[in-house]
Amino acid sequence: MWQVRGDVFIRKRQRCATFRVVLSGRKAWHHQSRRVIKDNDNLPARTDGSYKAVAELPKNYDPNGVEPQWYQRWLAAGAFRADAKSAKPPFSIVIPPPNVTGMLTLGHVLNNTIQDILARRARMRGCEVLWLPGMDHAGVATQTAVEKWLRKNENVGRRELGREEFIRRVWDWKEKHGGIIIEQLKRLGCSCDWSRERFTLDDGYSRAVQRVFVELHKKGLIYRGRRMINWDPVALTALSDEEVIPTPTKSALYYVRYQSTERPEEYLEVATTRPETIMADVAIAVHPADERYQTRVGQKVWRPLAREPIPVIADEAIDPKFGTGILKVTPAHDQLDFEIGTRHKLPAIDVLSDDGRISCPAVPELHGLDRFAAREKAAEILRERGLLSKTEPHESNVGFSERAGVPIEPRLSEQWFLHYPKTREALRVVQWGAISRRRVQVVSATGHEFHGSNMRELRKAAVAYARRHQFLGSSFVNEETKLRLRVGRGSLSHIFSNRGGANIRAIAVLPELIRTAIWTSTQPHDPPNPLVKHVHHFLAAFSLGGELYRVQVIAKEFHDGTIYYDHKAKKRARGGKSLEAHLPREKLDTQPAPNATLSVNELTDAVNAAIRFFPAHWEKVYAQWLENIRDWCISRQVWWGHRIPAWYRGGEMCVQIDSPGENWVQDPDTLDTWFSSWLWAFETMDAETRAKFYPTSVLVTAADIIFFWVARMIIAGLEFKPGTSQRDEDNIPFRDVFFTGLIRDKQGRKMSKSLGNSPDPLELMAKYGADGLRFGLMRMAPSGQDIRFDEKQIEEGRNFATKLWNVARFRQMHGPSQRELQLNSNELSIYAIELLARLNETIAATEASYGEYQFNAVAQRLYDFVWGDFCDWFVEAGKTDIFGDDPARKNSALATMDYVLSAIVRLLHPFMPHVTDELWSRLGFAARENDFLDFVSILQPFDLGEKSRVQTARARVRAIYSAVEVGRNLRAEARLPSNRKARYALRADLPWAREQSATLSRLLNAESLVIEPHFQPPPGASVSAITLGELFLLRDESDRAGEIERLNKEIAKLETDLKGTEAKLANSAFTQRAPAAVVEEHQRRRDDLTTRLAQLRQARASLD
RNA sequence: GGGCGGUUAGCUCAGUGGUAGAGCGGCUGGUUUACACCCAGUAGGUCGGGGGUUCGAAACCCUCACCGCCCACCA
Repeated sequence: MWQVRGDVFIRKRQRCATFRVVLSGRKAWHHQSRRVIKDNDNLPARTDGSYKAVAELPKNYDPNGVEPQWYQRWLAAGAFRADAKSAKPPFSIVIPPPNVTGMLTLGHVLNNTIQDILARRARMRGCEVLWLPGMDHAGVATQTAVEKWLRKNENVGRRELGREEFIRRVWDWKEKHGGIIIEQLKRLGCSCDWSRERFTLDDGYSRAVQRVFVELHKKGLIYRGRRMINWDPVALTALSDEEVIPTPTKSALYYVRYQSTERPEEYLEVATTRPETIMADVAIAVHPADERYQTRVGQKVWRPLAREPIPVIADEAIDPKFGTGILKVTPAHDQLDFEIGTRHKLPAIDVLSDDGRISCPAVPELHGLDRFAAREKAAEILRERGLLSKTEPHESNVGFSERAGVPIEPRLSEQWFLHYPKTREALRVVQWGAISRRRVQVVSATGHEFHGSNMRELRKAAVAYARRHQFLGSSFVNEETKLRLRVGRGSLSHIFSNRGGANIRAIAVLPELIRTAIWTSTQPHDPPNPLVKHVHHFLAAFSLGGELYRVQVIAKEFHDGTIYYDHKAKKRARGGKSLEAHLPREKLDTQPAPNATLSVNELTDAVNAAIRFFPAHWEKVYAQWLENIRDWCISRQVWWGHRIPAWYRGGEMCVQIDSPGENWVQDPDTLDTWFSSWLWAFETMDAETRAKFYPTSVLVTAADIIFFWVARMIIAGLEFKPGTSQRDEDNIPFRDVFFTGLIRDKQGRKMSKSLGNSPDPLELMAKYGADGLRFGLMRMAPSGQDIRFDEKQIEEGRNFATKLWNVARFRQMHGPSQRELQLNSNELSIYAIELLARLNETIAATEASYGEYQFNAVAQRLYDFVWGDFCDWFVEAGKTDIFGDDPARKNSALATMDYVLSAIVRLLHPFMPHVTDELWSRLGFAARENDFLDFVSILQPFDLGEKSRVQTARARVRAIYSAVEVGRNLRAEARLPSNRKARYALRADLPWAREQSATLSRLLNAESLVIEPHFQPPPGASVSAITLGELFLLRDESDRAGEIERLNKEIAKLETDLKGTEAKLANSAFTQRAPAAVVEEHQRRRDDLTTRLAQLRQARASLD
């Protein structure tokens, strides 16, 4: 790749060698086994040899060696097996079954990594976990694959073999070639219970599908009906919709004149692209509101070919703007026409044969012609008769056959249909389903509390209470509610997380209906604004002056106790669009809306709006589907490509599982793929398993199959009631549905085989390890949004695993880890306190993100903590103690490392199961053989003791770290190479800082560090003003001009900041209306800037 | 046509009302007793345009533009 341009030379220095190769002007460093000699240097000599109990960490982490080993160990120990008899709380997922013919794609990696994370995390939380794997035969895909294989190996087709034999071959094929993807999932580390693996062609499963078919037929829900199918006139087979490629095609629009039967001088003109099907016309149609033709409706016209009178009808489906606004109705050869024909009870006349030729003896000129030749001919005939007024070019989408590459022919065929059961219920329950099973509590303004396990129960109780008491709440916010506000804790994510808990407060009950507000507050984690203690979200809907408002209020509670509100009110207009409406703050803060009402539906709305991970638009999407709902065509003529067999047309039909006897032939139709998949969530489980694990905890899938699969599984659950009770909540197959995004390439295109833009995950794993791939992908995968794939991100995942490995290695070099993980909080250094406090924050933040299924946030947070807080800062600062000669300090630093490493490894385990288990075991944390992290509980926050002490320590560490950053910057500005020791001085009157000078020196790579209250800098020193005081870099050579320029720049920046801050403080609107804490913060900022500015100006003046 | 989502640094993306962030890439310096798959520093952004609400908007509302997805239609 790179041209070697320069010389290769070797430098030897100290105890390691480095190759430096100059490549096309870039530098590349090839590292040669550094420190081979040194590996044991720092291990304390132990006479008892105890350190050997912990195997030394190899210098390089080799995921390809380590990962498969761990997978084998997990399998051998049965770690993934789900025990239906277990007393632990259940957690279950059914895998969206990949096609048996499939290969692992990045989409699978994303999807299954998420499931694995959820499963492993649930195990760590003490759940009995069932992750049920399996594969789908997916009809066409498998058929095609097996057919190809048969052609190649035995040179037979499926028709020759017959159905029974062919199905046997499918099994053969599956045993030999299918299910590669399962092995690939294992490579990824998926913790499925493989002993329960299912296949949708399994005997039991297929029988269940048949049973369901028979059952629904008996109920009258499955029936036979005519429907348009996609016919390929060359391949002579029906095609599934996926095999039809809509292609923009240039054609002509023929304007054909239909003569009125009553007034022969009058014609109605029809624009059509298919004049060759005129013989099959059974009517012409106009829009009922089309004034041009209103008088014509009910009259008759002459069909121009195969001349017969046909009616003029009116139908809403006609687009008056297209062509002449008149449509010829040809039910046998067009989907829309078929529907119109059905509505108007018109017959269907078929004038096309199987192979796409005209079959119409009544018009001998066209009979037997190919459809395209017939089109020309028909136009010609019409022109001769003066019935073709004009033609014009036209472009439209024509469906082309994927197989033969010719336009498909829509044609009528008998198909099996399912009238959807339980659709309405599904919509209703899905709304509640999103929030069911979480413990919720409603509190009235009088303090009356309602308890219930789901919103529906609560609603009932609340409504009953409201009716009984005619109670009017005093205000949205009053003393009482403020009080509750402090009681209520936990963000929405917590409410809806698995942990549950009584976190919702619905307040206030009104006459007639209820007015509801939902309070919640975020944890005080990671606040964008450090002054804010909690952020409270408040959702409500109410009516005011006859208008319905929906309000979202965001209230911030500051540390000083003040609460500040932010709110918007939204009026829902009739058209479904929203209009903006603002309420004066006072109305919400201090006065109740006089006639506020909230219907039960709005309560649902408000709650649903709050469920962010379960997309709020789900309802709308689902409602949209409901509008378009039709009966489900469950058969597809794809297996054999036959037309309707003669036996069916006049014969007897018997729907049952087993053949009634000798003279019966099985219907050759195959069922729609989804017809077997909709039972997946429960037919894969036996009765005992179902009792324990159904409904499942979560379904992880891409959003594109909501209609095909997710919605149908819900309907199946409601219809067949596999749950433990008859209640809907116990039968909807999953509690949460998490929609992943689609993975696209860097240009934003969908991954596809034809574009060749889909990287092979196995290659990625070979390059970066399964853990690297998993972590890299999760870190860039925002929930529900499409992901642009970039291999760089995977590389980062690998780098992160290596980083983790190396910091563990560093720890291990200083002796074995403590197994007990006991930390004495009184002996902790301030750096340890800061680190442990950050760890606590990280635990809280990741918990919160998990609750919202924000895996990218979890990954990013852990990445930052490990790399930044732990490696870059704590370990570097801790080296003072670790390399120092005070054994107590050293032990404390190492113990802190142990504690935090063990926490990190646990926190990361769901994302990177292999490397974490490897470290857990290698570092000696594992108590015994097979002590897998899957079954180790996640660490609780560390109790750091007295709050003020912690705050002081943290403030000091932050001051030190920022001093380090400033000092390093001074060094770089002074062009002092980072490996050269530098001399620093700090002008500050801070005795505690002196105690930290060793660490400060180390982090600054200082030769010397003077800390004095009245330090007088020698000439040539450069200076920067920081919170601690003034930091000087002492230099031998003075660069006055450079220093002046640098100071000018820094002064200018501070001046700008100060100006902005002062302007704000001078604004009386700000000081009066902004919360006190914010104002105070600005004042502090102003003071700090003023001080630093003065110091810098003085330094600047001394240079003149 | 209906619905939904997106637009923040060169790239991939975080950021739910209080001083614009990360990683990669760029540039500078670097083997510093874990890590060159690394370390330190640094440049780079009128947060798609316009309007509104607010003391304060990348964030909330409206609107326009562009990109994308789903559903329907394409005579």
